[in-house]
Amino acid sequence: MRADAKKNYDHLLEIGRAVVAEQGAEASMRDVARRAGVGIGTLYRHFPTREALLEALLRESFDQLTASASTLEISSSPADALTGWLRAMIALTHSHRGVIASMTAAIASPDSALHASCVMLRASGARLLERAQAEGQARGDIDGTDLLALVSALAWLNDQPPFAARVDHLFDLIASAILVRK
Amino acid sequence: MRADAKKNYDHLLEIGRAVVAEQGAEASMRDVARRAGVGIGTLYRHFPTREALLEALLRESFDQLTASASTLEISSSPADALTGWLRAMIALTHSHRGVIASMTAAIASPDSALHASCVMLRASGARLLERAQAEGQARGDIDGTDLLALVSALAWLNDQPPFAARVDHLFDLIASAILVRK
DNA sequence: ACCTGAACACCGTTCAAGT
DNA sequence: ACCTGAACACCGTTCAAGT
Repeated sequence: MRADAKKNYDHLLEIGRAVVAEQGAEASMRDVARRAGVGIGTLYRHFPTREALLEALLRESFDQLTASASTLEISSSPADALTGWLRAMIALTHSHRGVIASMTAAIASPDSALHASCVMLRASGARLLERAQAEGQARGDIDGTDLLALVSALAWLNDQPPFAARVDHLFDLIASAILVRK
Repeated sequence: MRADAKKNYDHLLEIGRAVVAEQGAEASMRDVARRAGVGIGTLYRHFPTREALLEALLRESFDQLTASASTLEISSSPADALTGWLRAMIALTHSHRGVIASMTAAIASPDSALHASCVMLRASGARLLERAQAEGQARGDIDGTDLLALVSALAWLNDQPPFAARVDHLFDLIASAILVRK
């Protein structure tokens, strides 16, 4: 990548992060380009789709979340590892309002720039779930997709002002439905 | 209302129903006016906001849902009444893709045309919940807003293609978390 | 009273022309 | 190789002018 291109790329990513933090995942692409001081075409050259920008924005967080699944698997009980990871998922999406809808859509769209990351996250969660199931700590009739659905639903509630304050409570309700009473 | 106005109103409602059925609650207002064969201003005269159109569209269904809460309260056990009503809520929103987000927002916006209906629905659900709680059939640490949040989350999942097929299963999981083991 | 649609201020996305 | 921004095809919403 040419030096000027790299500079634009980095700057667009930085501005994109700020704009998404302010306006959410449906932020105006035009606004990102405008505030970065580049032509709209430059934005599209570096990030051909909104999902490509979101993916670049969340790359690091996705990797951290995947890494934390491995750490939790070693350091915590199956039940604690699972709930800890679910909480981390919700925290990540909450700091990027609206991104959960893009992530959900990406699961069904192999061509989405977010597809691979979301499939990886589902696999991380599934791994923790299966471990808890193997130890008899989680109910056996759900799979990784069910788990992703439940955490996505909580993430969505977290983005709805009337419900956001109750997500901690509802998290406990759902977590205790997943985990088998000891 | 003048006869020509009434005709436009009824026709817009009919076309609006069809367009929302096809494109969901975020359907193009312009498209509704276009397909109804009236000027865009006529649409806005009869339905000043998107929520006003949705409210008119759903009026009958909302009333049926409220009525069914009363019926269930008399005819069924507290637990069956509650789950039956929750299923009806999900079915209603599922036949109007995307409307759950508008309804959720309306709860926090007293000026929304959907506000009163959503508050009524929450009250209907709360009534069935409180009855189940009084009989010891539902856990006591949730209220009408929690219940609305849970059913809204399921309704949202029902609109997400990767998860729609699992909503019945997840409904059972959440219902059994609300209901106290007999 | 009611209807119309031009007008305004936005979008997302593409692509010919420039450097 | 990369950048630019006009151009296209849309939006939601308002409001002066017509019937």
